[in-house]
Amino acid sequence: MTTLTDDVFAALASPARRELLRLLLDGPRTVNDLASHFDMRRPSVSEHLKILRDAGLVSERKVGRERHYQLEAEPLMELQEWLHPYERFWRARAKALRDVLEEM
Amino acid sequence: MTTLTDDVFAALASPARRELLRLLLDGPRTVNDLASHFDMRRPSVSEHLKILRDAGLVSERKVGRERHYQLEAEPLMELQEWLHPYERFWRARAKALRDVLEEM
DNA sequence: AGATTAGGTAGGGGATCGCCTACCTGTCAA
DNA sequence: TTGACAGGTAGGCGATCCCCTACCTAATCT
Repeated sequence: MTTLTDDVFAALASPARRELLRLLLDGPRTVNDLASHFDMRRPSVSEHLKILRDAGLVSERKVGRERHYQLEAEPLMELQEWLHPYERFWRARAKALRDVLEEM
Repeated sequence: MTTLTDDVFAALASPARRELLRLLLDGPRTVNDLASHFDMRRPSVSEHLKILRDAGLVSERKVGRERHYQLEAEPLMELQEWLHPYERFWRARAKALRDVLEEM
């Protein structure tokens, strides 16, 4: 049980890293498999994966000479918790919109 | 109605900017008021506010010679929607934990 | 054993970030 | 009207980011 850190927000700031997470929604993948979806070289993908790993967003498992990367959703769960205090703001907004529509 | 953009993730990547959002949970504040909570100079706070404004996370209202900054939660709502596809991952994790505990 | 493949690491270079000081405009108060 | 105050903008500078190529180890295949 950790707490949401700067690493997670920093990791999510890169479009390439968010795309990596999206690809991992379908299940574990190797580095080459992941890299094939990008216009960048494999070492750059490796570096992005390291940043995701350090943020706890992915884990790796060695399988022969491959590394299988897997999504770890816990930091994203903590991100959802981070959002909670802000919920009432968009709920208030939604309510105001409903009220306007009801008067039409 | 916009869509979640890189700007939002980039804006949230800075601890100072997340702290600004947190301060705005209590309601609108002026730049000087906000700046008083930081170890940085006011122009730097202004720059952070510009980034938050460009990301749609805050809005400003001119009141005399002051600018009142206000939280705009819509991009955060879109962030919550972005999280949805990942939810099943931490739910699966929670379920596995429950199953283990039930066997104890 | 030697060649090939998966993938991490080192080091470099250009772009961007985050802070600063200096300066500017617009508003209020004496 | 003149001085003080709120706050945005310009420009600079060091740190970090993101990509690259070159290189290395470990595992597999022939």
